[in-house]
Parts: sequence; structure tokens; C-alpha cells
Amino acid sequence: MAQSPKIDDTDRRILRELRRDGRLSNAKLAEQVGLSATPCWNRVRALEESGVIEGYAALLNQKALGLPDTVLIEVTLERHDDDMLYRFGKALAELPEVMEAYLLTGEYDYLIKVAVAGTQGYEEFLRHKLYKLPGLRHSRSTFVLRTLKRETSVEP
Amino acid sequence: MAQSPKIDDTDRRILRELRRDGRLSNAKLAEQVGLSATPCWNRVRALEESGVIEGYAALLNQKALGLPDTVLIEVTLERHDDDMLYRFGKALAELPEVMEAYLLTGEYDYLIKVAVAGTQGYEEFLRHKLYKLPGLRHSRSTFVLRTLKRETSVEP
DNA sequence: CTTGAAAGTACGTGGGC
DNA sequence: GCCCACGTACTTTCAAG
Repeated sequence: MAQSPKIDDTDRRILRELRRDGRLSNAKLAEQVGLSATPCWNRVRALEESGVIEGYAALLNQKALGLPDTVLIEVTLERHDDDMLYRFGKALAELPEVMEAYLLTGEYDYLIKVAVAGTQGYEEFLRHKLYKLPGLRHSRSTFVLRTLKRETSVEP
Repeated sequence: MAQSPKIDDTDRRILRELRRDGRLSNAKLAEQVGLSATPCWNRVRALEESGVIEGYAALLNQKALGLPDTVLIEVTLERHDDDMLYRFGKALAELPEVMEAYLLTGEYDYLIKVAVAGTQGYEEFLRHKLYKLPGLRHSRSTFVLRTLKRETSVEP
């Protein structure tokens, strides 16, 4: 996790390939980007060690895991002191249904993305999870009708 | 991409490990979940073929790639006929800065998550990209102050 | 589910352009 | 920087028991 000095064009091509397929073997990756195995492997390693590559993950199908629906919820707190923001944010992040959670500018709110099973799962999440968190003032939910794009990372 | 019939406890453990580390070797994975190599590999393959595992990806550091900031933008269209919704959504998804794009319930809007470099990059995105899309009526942006959680998939 | 065996891969080392 | 070649240990992948 040192510095990440210069990322050249070849690095970007490596990143592009590994973002598409995180299990590419070094041999195939080298072929794709037009290097031989050794320098390619050295670059991948450097990208990992400098933290440009943060890790690798299997991408799982939400539907197959029984949580087909996605809800975006804007959350407003009663108070906005540092302690409150920290503790509430931590509690949000610990809920397994919450896939993403962001602290936002503006009125010091959160936006969270939640995976649920239908309106019933949504109601259960609200009543048994979100509404039990102390300090919540208000929430406003929107169901996702269609996911048009969902990238794991920015485009290299 | 056939059906995904029953996912048992062992499958879930496999998925949990592979979500954490998508490059785990089958040998180590088998050890982690308490199987020997072959049955473990058969399960992984079945999970891949049934679409439960959608793929594997390297996770890239947004900051290292020069787009350290994230903006959430609510987008409202002028008209909401099917053709418009489809074409606008497609145009949104094609912008490389857009990492996620959702079509929402309510007033038939989009929410997009965009990676930019500071307020300057944000302004450029608005002027040169978003505002050039035909049919846009209104947009409302919020900067992300802190990312509290960002999972690639739902928890298995 | 286990064992086994062939092919491929990772990862290092050392030489050379 | 890059390529090439070699080497060991590990992994994948597929039999067959």
C-alpha cells in the first residue's frame, strides 16, 4: 500500500482486463496486453502492492441469493454531532442487507443501498433494522426498477 | 445460466470466501470450507454455471486512477415514454464516469453514481456529458463525504 | 467423496538485448 | 525497462475407483 506513482498505458490495459476477469491467469493476461509473462507479473504485483488493485472478488447474483430487490434509502439524523455520525454510520454498515452506505454533503445525511426480498422484506428491514437504530429522524425510500449499470470500480 | 435450485450451507460458505477473495485457489478454498478439492471444485463450477457466481473482478482504487471523488446525481427527464427512458438510460450507462445507474420508482427518475476529480471534474462531467444528453429536465447532485460501506454483492 | 495423474500456472532466479 | 529459459512447488481438470 505504498504510493502509486505512474500508471502507464500498459498498466491500464492490465487493469481493464483484470476488472473484466479477475481470475485471468498471468499467462493469458500477458498475451492480452502484449507482454511476456515476467514483466506482466511484475506489473500486476506492483499494482497490488501499491494498492491500485485493492483485491479480487467473486460477483454474486442477488436474485439467486434470495434478495432480488434493491431499495435506495435516504436517511436523516436527528442530530449531527461527530459522535452521532460515526456511531450511526457504523451501525448502518454492520447491517448485512446494506450493500453500500455513503455519508453525504448537504444536510449531513446518508444514502444507503439495501437488498431485500420484495415489499415484505423491505418492510421487515425498516421495522426490525433501520427503525431500531437510535438517532434516526427520517427516511425516504425508492425502489430500483431496473439496474442499468453496476461497475465494481471506475474504468481504468 | 440455468436455474439455481438449492444453495446449501456449504455453498454459502464457498460464496462467502470467494466474495472475500476471488482468487482463492480451489485447494485453499476446499480447506476453508471443509471439503476435499474435487467436490469443492464441482460446487464452484455449478455455482458459476447456474449464474449464482456472475464473474470475478479485480477491485480498483478510484483514487489511484485519478478520480478520487464520488457524486450521486438524481436525474429527472422531461418526458417519460418508454423510448425516452430506454435511450436515456442507455446513454447514461455508456458514460465511463458513471459507475452505477438505476431507474427508480416514483417520478420515473434515475440515480447515478459518478466518479470525478474534484469540483472541477464534476463541473466538466455536467457540462460536457450529462447536460449534453437530450431529454434531461433536471438534476440534483450530492457529493459523497465518506464511503462507509461498499460491497460488490449481497452477503451470501 | 477420494485418489491419482497430466497439463498448466505461479513465482523465483539468472543471463542478455 | 523488456524478453527468454529453466526450475520447483502448487493448481487445475478430469479420469476412474
